[in-house]
Amino acid sequence: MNRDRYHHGNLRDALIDAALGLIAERGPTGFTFAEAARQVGVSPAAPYRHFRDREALVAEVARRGFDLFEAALRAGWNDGKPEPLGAMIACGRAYLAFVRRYPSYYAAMFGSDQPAGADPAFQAAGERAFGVLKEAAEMLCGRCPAEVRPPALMVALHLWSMTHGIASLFLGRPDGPRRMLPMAPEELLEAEILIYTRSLGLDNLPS
Amino acid sequence: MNRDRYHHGNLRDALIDAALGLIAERGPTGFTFAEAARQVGVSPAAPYRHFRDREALVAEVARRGFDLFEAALRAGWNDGKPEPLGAMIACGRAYLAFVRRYPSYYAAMFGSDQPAGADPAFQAAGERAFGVLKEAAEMLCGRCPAEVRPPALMVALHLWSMTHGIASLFLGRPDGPRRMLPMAPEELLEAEILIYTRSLGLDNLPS
DNA sequence: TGTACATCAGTGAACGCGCGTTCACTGATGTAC
DNA sequence: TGTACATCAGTGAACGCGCGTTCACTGATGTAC
Repeated sequence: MNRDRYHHGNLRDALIDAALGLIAERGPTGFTFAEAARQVGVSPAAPYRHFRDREALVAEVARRGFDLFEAALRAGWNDGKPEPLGAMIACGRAYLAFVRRYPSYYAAMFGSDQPAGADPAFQAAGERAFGVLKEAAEMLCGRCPAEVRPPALMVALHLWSMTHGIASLFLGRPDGPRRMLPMAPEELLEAEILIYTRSLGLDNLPS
Repeated sequence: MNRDRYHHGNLRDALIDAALGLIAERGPTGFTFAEAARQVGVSPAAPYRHFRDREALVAEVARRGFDLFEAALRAGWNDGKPEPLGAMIACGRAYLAFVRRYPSYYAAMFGSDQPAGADPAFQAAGERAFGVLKEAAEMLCGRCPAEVRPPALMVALHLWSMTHGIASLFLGRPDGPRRMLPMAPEELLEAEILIYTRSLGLDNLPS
């Protein structure tokens, strides 16, 4: 890992790391190809050996972000064990924890300017992550008395919107409008999920 | 309204209009002071007579957006008439309608890069808009049996997160991930509010 | 084991561009008398 | 009613900047023989 070499060795990954730092500082649109090269200690032309252009780097960051994201959600959900409602809440907490821990990935994934589906790999990664929520919703709905059971896809979308809403309102930026919050975002989300699922008759069922 | 005059007459408002158009096209970070001046047909130095700098213009757009937003929410809520739950749903629909109708305002208000509270007028405008939701939540909670009644502020935050989540996931960009939606965002939100409030014992009370 | 050579990852200089902002200025407006 | 003048909203040229991208190039790597 000698950095004085002519060949960097792992420029591609180094550029992605630099991009993450810059995105954290300035947002996904403020990120700059030239600055990333500078941080890595390489000429401004070097990145073009590894990425077609600036957009390609950001897209790659987003794609990796979705992979990490899916893994985080899946770990939180943990196949619905030990019981589905608790696992669902853990999944929501994992969502928020991801945003806290990898704000740059999150910004690249949901940030303002990506071409919203230009890259099919990007789209696919997003749907795989959403798949975890759908899986969870399906199990939840399976435990739900038929007379109050909504479509599982709809429940998944509801859970997604709650969590994404809390994340982007209260975790998007450091010290944003946090002051008006009487509780941690995690607790706000947990309460929201509990109230929501209470209507589904899930709170007093055997697991 | 002769545009060949030396004095524009209403350059300030014209610049704000141009900014709205540019923000719609390129997002709040892609918007450019010089381009706005060009569209209005004025020299690049002219905007500095009306705005301290680029940021000041965007902040003003956001401030106006919050004013419009508050008015829209208030009209939807309509003081809880004819009955609170329906009014709450109308308020949520008004939220989504605002995002559809004024995407540029919405982007400036919640977009990526504003300094999150630098401008106190901006912060105040945001809290006034949220005040409508709080008012609605208070009335809803007032009708709610004491044994299931959550704090009104929390309910307001829940409603906000649901609505904001749906808006930013499904209305943020034109033809974003709309394809995976089995229903209109408005219906998704209405169902979400109904399920949520069912737990509060609101669905079978006299108005 | 040694050498020739193809391949590849980097260089560094240069380009055109559009931006935000400043400056001294000038044309129009409207008010005091 | 007319005129002098302060005020104000615009001009246009210029600046420094950093960006994305290209180009011909060169140093290092590793493989075939």
